Amino acid sequence: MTGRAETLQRLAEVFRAHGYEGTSLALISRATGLGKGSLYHLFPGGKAEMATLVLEEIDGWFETNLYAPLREAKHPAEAVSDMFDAVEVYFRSGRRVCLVGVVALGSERDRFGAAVRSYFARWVAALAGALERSGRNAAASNALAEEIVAQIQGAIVLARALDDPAVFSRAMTALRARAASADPAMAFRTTAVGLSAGPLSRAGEGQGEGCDLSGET
Amino acid sequence: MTGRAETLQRLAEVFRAHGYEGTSLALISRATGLGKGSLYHLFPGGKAEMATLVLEEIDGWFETNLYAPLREAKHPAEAVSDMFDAVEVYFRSGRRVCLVGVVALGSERDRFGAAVRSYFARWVAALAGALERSGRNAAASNALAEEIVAQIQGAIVLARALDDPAVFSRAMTALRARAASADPAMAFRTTAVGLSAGPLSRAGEGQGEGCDLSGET
DNA sequence: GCCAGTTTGTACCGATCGGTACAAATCCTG
DNA sequence: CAGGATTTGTACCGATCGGTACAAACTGGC
Repeated sequence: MTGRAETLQRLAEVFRAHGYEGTSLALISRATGLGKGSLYHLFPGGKAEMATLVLEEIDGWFETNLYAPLREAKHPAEAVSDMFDAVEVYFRSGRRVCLVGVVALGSERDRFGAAVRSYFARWVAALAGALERSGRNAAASNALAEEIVAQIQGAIVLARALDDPAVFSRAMTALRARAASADPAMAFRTTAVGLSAGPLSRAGEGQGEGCDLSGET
Repeated sequence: MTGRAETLQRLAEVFRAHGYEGTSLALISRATGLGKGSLYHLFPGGKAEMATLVLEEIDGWFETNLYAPLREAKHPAEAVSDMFDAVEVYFRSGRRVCLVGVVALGSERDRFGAAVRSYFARWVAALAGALERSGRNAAASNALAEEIVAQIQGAIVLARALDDPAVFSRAMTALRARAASADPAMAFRTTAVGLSAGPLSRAGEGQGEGCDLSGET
């Protein structure tokens, strides 16, 4: 049984917690409850294939839950706000690390370079598009989108470094305000910042919600 | 000969390139030209001691070259601008990774947690102080300082992910503008953004400037 | 030139690394 | 229940891990 899908989520959590180099097969075996035999049966390519598939799954999740809504939303300003909701839930207010960002910082960036680049390029592009359709000019939209994505990544680093999830939440609130400012359609949202009931408010599930096993017990 | 000081710089570059877990003694030996005998003579505590000392050295460099000037500057607005110059040089426009940030993201955060927290907390505090003394109220200064430090970290991630140093430079320019806005003393600087000849314009040397050996050759 | 003290290279340690082989256990299909 | 295919556990592989032991190679003072 134990399909590849569930295993991939456990795998993602282990890679997040220990990085690519730091994730050993023993750790994976412990976290998934699968022996080496099963692991190599599911992933004949070994650790590299596991990491590739994990990155693909994450990419797919962001594509359907963040990028596509940003691109196709009838109300782009709301889509941007929903994105912040989704990001806050997904990264658990900075307690959960962005695996793609971690890979980008490490030496394994070369191996997974294409996937990493695509993930971030599409995020920035989708967000810039939404910002543009909500009233900004192209240049400003692109610049702001780049800033927002970078700030999200940096907020994860800072929140973890200071061991204070509030840092992440504060950063998201500030970003939300910046994205909404000079954007008449969003004026009402800057006063009521709480989670809206948009289509993204449940984002985060399907990625191993609540499973905290990081390999050691 | 080969004092600890020079060795520490090589070590820092190796740790930056491969992370703590990914840095093996073989890699260190190759990068420093020192055998295990010499390494354990210089650093009896092994890899952990090396990493600790590297982090201390980085911390010290930031303390004297960034934090202290921010705290003690007679013209705080200029000190903030100088900080951006120093950051851009030090991180080589995002080509060089922030080791402290990398550690914060990895599982080794627990081992070096105190050092990591102190590094970022003092950065934010020093910057917030300078912003406050240049005309902002305390709350706004603290919030902006947090945003700036996070944005710097995120810009490194994004620039590396997209393999485009311009992303980092753009982010620094944008941050400079935000730090200067609503700050009359800095108005003249927002038009002339080029490197000023402040006391920090040469920052970055003394940290292994130009030595690009990342362990493999 | 000699000798104490330091610095270095190298062989070696047990543990663990990622990966393979393969037989036992399990599962569907008839 | 039989029989073939799939799934699993486990023993094992060579390589490398971080770390130790220790003797040879240096070094400066006399």
